[in-house]
Amino acid sequence: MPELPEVETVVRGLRPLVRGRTITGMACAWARTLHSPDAPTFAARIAGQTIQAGDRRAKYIVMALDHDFLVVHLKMTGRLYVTAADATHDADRWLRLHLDLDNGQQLRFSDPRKFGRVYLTSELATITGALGPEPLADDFTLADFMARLAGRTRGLKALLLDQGFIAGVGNIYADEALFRAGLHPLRRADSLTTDEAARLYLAVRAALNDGITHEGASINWYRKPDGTRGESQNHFFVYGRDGQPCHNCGQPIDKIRVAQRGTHFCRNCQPEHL
DNA sequence: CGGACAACCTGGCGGC
DNA sequence: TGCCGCCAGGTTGTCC
Repeated sequence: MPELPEVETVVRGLRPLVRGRTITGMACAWARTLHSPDAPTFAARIAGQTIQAGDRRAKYIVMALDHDFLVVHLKMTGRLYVTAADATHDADRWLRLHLDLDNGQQLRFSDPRKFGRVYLTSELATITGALGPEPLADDFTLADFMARLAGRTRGLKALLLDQGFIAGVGNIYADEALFRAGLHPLRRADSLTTDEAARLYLAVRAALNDGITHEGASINWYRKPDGTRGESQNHFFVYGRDGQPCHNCGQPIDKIRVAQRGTHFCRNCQPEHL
């Protein structure tokens, strides 16, 4: 659900609302939402710190404070939004945490499934250290991508989902990228020709960039910080389209199980030939 | 290295 | 209408 494009959209919406604001208080309604440190330590340490920046690393939202990083992972159903402290919203039904800001507003974290996690750390690398490169970074080149593919025997779908291989791709955009590249989800990574690897490199970036352009995919839970839906789901080639005609060839889209994930592809446009 | 699978959780939906 | 059971998927951890 929230993958790189959704998280990027959240960060872009949040940034102007939180940058420069000083955190004056905190309340946590579901203890496990706080990954670390524990609630008393978290509250004491974050109070008085000013939010200097709001950025994204993979699927993590990273807010630089005076002395720490406030990090949020939305997992499947998390939402972040800024609102007047006395206002209520539909998403408050699943409110797990809120931070009081110095302008009378609150930064709220809502999460029906309680998978989302919030971190406070002075060492960002303890959270993001094992992540692979950002696929949309200017310095992530085709040569880098090919070097990372070399020697990997896994299927392409499993590899794209591996955050240590490339950071930020989830189930939706993995399927979209593989369709755009015309490559089967189970194709062995080390079997790609140079041309195929180049197609995949471009397809991953195109799928993610299109997702950002359409402000993320609101399949069910994801919302932008202002509560509205993204439009990316209206532009999918394969995800969630099982049984419907392929936009390229008209054959019905298939759905199979790969790496324990629902996987959508076109048998005709993404031939197996392993 | 990698594959399989459970765990974490709840709402939504199809089936009966 | 209501109940049951399954499905959704990001990440970690465990086992083979």
